[in-house]
Amino acid sequence: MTSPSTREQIVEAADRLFYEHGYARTSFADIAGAVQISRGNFYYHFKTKDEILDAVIALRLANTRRMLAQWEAADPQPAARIRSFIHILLANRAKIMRYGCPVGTLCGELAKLDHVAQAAAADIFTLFREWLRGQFEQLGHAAEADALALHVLARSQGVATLAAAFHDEAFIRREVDALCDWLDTTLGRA
Amino acid sequence: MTSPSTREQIVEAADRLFYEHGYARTSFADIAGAVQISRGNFYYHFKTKDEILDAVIALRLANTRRMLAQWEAADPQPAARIRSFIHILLANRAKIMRYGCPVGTLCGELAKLDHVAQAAAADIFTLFREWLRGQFEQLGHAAEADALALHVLARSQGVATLAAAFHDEAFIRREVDALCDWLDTTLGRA
DNA sequence: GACGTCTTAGGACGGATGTCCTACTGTGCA
DNA sequence: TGCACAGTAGGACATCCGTCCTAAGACGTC
Repeated sequence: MTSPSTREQIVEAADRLFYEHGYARTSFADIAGAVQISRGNFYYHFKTKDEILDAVIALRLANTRRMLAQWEAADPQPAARIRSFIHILLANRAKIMRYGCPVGTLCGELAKLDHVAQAAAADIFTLFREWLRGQFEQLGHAAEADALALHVLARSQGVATLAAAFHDEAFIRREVDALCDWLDTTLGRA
Repeated sequence: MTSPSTREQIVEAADRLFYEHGYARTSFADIAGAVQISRGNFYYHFKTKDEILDAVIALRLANTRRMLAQWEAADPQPAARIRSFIHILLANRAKIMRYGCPVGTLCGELAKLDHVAQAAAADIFTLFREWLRGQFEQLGHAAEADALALHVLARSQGVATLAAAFHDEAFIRREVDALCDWLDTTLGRA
């Protein structure tokens, strides 16, 4: 068996570097340097760069699932859970203002590279989408649940993109408030 | 003087390739192939790749300015002009569903590359931002004009990002309608 | 026809990258 | 002690990239 420690270190470093510098621009040497490992040693753990990408996407899927489960456990009210999602923008504002949303930017990059893993990356979005849809269904909006879920996702993505372009924290706060207000209005009018 | 024809061909090909495959992944050879020009001949027109990027950004700025001026001339009503902006999402939906928004994805890529031209790319956003702000000011929303402009920009960016991830045209139409409804409501309540 | 200038073609160069091979180290087991 | 094997190190390799140089072509002017 592969030592879990080293392999996990590689995947976590790749996760961070793919986020901060992009997939294409992150080299084996970069990851090896971050983990303090010989570059050639890579081949033992991952045959190709695509395998690392697959592992990174799997890691992000797992982390996302864990986060959603935590929100599910922490608050019994679906509306509060949706607000937890919206507030990622504030919690991660420092990195978002520098690098944008990890999911959105990865999907965008892979789309331009016409990469096989494009669909896998979009699965992270699907995870959020279906979870949000579930919350809206619990709130009695079964018919429009998926559209509402996509709306929340889209608003968040837009905020992340512009926040990265303008490095504007006040803008994030304003849009987070606006999105929460929209949520109250939408749920209140039900 | 440099022949305008060849230089313009290079910049236009680079513009398209940077959009479809990204800046980092587009090589001199790619552009040369698209223009049917010797790779070495590039050096005569552009000393470095960054110079091409600067020219592409300048071209996009000029094209954007022209588009905004056309909307300005075509419709005397600011609200209709803002709707023109929102409807780019529909007009360009085929390319957006494959490659996302040209401005948003370029800014995102340059941010991750820590590229000098990052600010220049963001200027394209600023162009839209200030134009939208002007429209909202004419509509009597001087105090919130900038926030409203950023809101419209952000919503559009979010739609483009998710449309590219899910390749979903119905989603675009739904969100365009929602954004136009929001516009009517916001302006009506003034 | 000769000249000068703008433009182009083709290739050389050093460096970086993804991939792959082979030799070494350490550790658990017979 | 000796063996098997997971893990590591270091570098070879072919390829591609951005950059740069040099020679040749196109074309108007005298």
